[in-house]
Amino acid sequence: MIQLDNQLSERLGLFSDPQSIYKDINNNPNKEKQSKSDKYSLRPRSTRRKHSSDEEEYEGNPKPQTNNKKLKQKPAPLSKYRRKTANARERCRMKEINTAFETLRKVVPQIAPQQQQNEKLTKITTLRLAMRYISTLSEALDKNICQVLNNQKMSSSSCDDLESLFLESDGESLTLHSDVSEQSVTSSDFGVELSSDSFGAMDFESFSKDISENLTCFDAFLVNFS
DNA sequence: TAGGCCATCTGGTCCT
DNA sequence: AGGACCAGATGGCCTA
Repeated sequence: MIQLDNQLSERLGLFSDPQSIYKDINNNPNKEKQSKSDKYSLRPRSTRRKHSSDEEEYEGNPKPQTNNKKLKQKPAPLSKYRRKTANARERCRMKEINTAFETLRKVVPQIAPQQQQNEKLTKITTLRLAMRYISTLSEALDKNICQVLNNQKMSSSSCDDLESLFLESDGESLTLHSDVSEQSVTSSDFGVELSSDSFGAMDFESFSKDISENLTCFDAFLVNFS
């Protein structure tokens, strides 16, 4: 159980510096490796198209039109009216995406340096946090914790390895306990909204319930994207 | 002032 | 044909 405690904390970047996850999330290791040409490279389709047309030019002798396929004629630019409506649709589409991002921002735990807590998460950070959050929840599910504790029939004696696992709060932070836990986890780290009056000790059943509710929010987010 | 983030416009491509 | 989606270009705003 200590193991889980540690794993959760580690996953959430709470083991060392709480700011580290934030830094880590914003410093994608691949990002550095990404060359400028990668970052600003043409998308595959365009590249393909460009290369194929380049080849034709470089060769000096354009591909023989074996299939008698004529080069696609460049379509006429959209009329002013259609351009306007297309722009409007695009704005609408982007607005939907941003709404979905807002929903996601509310759901993902925000582990950020204090001064950045009030700042709006960027889109990329939101996505990265969400990915971490999902992995963390998945890991918890893998351990069957939520499943076991959601099972009303299960007696406390039948889950020996879980009976000492609970969340305790000092009013400000939650501590995930096994027998001993050095790591203190704030409720917001789990994206769990806790009512202040019920603080004291929180069993895992209600914790998992809260997680389920948050997962429902994720569903809503996904529906927004689908 | 450079760099990051964002909104918007735009043209290309795919799908219905 | 028209809409959806995507990515590049551009300009504005903000911060270190």
